[in-house]
Amino acid sequence: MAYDLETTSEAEEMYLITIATAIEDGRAEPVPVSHVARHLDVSGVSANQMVRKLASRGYVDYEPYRGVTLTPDGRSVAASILRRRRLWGVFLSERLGLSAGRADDIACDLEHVTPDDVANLLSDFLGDPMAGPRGRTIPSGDRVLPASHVEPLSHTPAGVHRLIALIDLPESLASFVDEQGLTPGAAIEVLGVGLKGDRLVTIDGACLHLGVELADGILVEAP
Amino acid sequence: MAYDLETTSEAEEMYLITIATAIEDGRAEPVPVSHVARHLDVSGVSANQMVRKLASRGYVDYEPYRGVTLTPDGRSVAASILRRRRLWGVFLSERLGLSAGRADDIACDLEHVTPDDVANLLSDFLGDPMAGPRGRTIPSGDRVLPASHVEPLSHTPAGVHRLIALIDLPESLASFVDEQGLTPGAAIEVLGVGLKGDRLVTIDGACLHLGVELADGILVEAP
DNA sequence: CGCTAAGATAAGGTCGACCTAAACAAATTG
DNA sequence: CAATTTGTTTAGGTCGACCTTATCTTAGCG
Repeated sequence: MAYDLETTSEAEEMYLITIATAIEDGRAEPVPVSHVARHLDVSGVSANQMVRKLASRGYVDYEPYRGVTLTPDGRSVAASILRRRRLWGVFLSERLGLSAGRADDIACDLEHVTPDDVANLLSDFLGDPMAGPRGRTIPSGDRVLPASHVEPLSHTPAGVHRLIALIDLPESLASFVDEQGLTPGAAIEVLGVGLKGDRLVTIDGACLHLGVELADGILVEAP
Repeated sequence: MAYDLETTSEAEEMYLITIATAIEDGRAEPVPVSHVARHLDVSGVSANQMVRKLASRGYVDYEPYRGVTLTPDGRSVAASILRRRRLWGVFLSERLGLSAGRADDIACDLEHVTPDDVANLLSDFLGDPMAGPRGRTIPSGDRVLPASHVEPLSHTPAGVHRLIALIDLPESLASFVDEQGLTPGAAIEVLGVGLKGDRLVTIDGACLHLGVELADGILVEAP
């Protein structure tokens, strides 16, 4: 199986960037394949297949039963795609007036068909913005993933104060969390940590008990 | 075979717009399937298959051994895609500084992932341009294909003066034609029409004899 | 330490968009 | 009008990215 070493398909790119954003979101490496599968809404089997393919192409390191990490090559590809996505996101939201959510959705399609040099011109045109419409950092042209200071709430110790950075949850759970006032920018304090990683937090005086599933999808600023 | 009536795949869209631009370019309807196959660089069999599929979905009328025409539905879809392509073309060339050719290539990918409402916002942003980077008219938001006054040189009678509108030829032939000074905007006179549709033309005093293949790919302004 | 649940793998299937080879029908044209 | 060229159809195949079902293997738990 001799692969075309220079090219990545759209599907491969989607896998690479979900791994990259998981890392960006402060999740421990290696990233579980199940996390990737959930995020891309594909079966575990499919994710496994693809991960093995990416490993064979040198974009990820795959340790069965543990998860995947990006190789330098994989990082570089992911950085480039995330850069394109976020630049388009800025254009669509700032210049065309789309909502951040919509902009992100469309940027997700545009990113796969935008060569690097066009991304650079776009960056120029936009005045080299630093962050995408959702506040995530835009990788610079050097194809290096920016370090982030975000971590899942499920990793945050008790007793500390944090700002919510972003919510990374399926729609059904996200809306609940949103209703509780847990939105990006909100300040919370972690009152307690449960046995299974659940968290007791307070926000605006109110108390909330969040199961691991939820706590894992709530990313907070990690100073 | 119950199809999703609302959606067109990227491949289907490519077929629809090559048929549409053939019509735009003043080619006689119905457009031969072989013309479509050549343009998309696929085999005749594949083009045939797809054309039948498009017919079954109501986007084209297909008369075997004659060719395809767009139905009103097909026209509407094609107009929408061509609008998106040309708007992106204007953005890429005028705002980002890409060459018309490059802009067109990239726009060809962007067009398939741009919803109509985003195209409208883009049009707005660009000041509602009338023409794409290669001079072709941008369909308006009403999903109607603009009429064009262009025809293949192979349809032009002897004795008339014409301006070259655009060249629609595979790379190998295009470069030859270009070397002869046959570029968009150039003025020619048709001196004679050969038996097989070949043309004898004069440009800047020089005389050129163009076979049908060439004459068919040279589009001139038809007043 | 053994068991269960999570994760891995194997096997086989679907779907869309292509392809070639070969047989065949229609149109053009000498 | 018969021959050639052009276009059509059938049959069978490939490839990528998915899927399900079923059988492992391993890690983490009590």
